[in-house]
Amino acid sequence: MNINIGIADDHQLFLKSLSLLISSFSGFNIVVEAMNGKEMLDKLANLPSLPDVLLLDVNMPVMDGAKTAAAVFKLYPGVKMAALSMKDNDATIIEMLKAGCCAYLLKDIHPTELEKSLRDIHTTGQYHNDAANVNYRRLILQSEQKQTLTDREQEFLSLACSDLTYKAIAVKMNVTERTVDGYREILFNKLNVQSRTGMVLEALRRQLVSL
Amino acid sequence: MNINIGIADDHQLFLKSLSLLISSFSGFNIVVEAMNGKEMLDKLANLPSLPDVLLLDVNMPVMDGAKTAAAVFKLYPGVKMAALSMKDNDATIIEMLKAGCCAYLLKDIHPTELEKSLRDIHTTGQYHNDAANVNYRRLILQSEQKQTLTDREQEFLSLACSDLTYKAIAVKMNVTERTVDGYREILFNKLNVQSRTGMVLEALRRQLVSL
DNA sequence: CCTGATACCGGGGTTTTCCCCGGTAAAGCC
DNA sequence: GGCTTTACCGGGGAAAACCCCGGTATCAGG
Repeated sequence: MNINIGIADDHQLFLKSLSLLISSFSGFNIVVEAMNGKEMLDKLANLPSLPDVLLLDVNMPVMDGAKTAAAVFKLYPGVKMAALSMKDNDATIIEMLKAGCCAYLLKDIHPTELEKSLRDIHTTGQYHNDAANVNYRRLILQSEQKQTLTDREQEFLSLACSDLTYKAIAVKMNVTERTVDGYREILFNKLNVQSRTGMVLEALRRQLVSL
Repeated sequence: MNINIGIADDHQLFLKSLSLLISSFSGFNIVVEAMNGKEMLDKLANLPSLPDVLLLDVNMPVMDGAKTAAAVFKLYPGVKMAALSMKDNDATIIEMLKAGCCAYLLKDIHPTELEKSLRDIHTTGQYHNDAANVNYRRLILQSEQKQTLTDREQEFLSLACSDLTYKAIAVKMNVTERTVDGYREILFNKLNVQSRTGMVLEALRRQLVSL
């Protein structure tokens, strides 16, 4: 019995290459390819039979990996999914896992390891690789206590992502420097950093602000 | 007569997949694969015959695309090269072309287009795709007057994009704090900013560093 | 030989950032 | 009424970042 695979990745060259690679593994078929999440959902809806495992790129235009995974999980809970990404970023890993992915694979994984992981996911429904071998419980836990920012905190964060001093930010927000210092402290805690530079970088990674 | 291809890309999965894909084109052989520029140079030195065309990823650890292209061009001027990248960034395109690449290909190119481009490069020594169809003259011109960073400055900039203090950066770079302070001053001038936060943001915008 | 570019360093200063202590007031919720 | 959350504030002090003055050594090229 063959294992049917679906792949979504916005880089056509990678998509086609990977497709060919997986086809070359014995017992694997590629049944669907898509350049983004939306395309994948459309194609799944018109497929005679669902794939066993979906490989989803994390970063895609139109509909990204997390949104796609969540949608697929809701519509077709039987379909197993693996996230595929370049970077092993904590926040992204938990996001994908919470969206229903069984594994988080890095794009520099070796082909034989990929084959093994696909088999593991198909048969046991799970797979553990290095990047994923972080303490999941800790990650999920820290994501539970969801760090939502208040309006003022968000406003401060946006202003902090600039060449402005805190004093200038205080003027812009119509508060005293001490108050801005308070927001700084809150954000340092929420983002788990200890410098303004770190805060800016973390805010960009979590996409709380954009360049 | 077959066309012999060499590929360098740090993402193993992509490297192997692409290798398989190109092998499947009729008349193409993959003669060398490498995970970074240094590895590629080492392997080229020990090869019985040189490849006809090299595909070089722009972003690689140890030795990046531009450095590799320049080195290959110097050692083996007969070898044609194509840059391979995710983003079509003006600065990167000119850098690669000036380093001796015949073409700049995006990773979302279609496989048949890749095949065509490889043939074109092999026979005519050039190829024009969309991303490269920008006004070269304008690009080159603007690069002439462009601030280029030295290796140490680039190194400092990368380290500055973190939670590290300048003192810690000095230790990592094996220099005194005063020296790091000098790099900071140079970068502030080149990027036209007046705070570390501004420097980090500007570096990200100019894609001198990545998140 | 001289110039320019690069890498490196000493010592001084001011401003900003970071990190504590403490506090008030208002709005919403059971 | 308590309880929580949010917004706001004063003051002080240590560390980091920022901004000057000056310097040496090397290496490549006209």
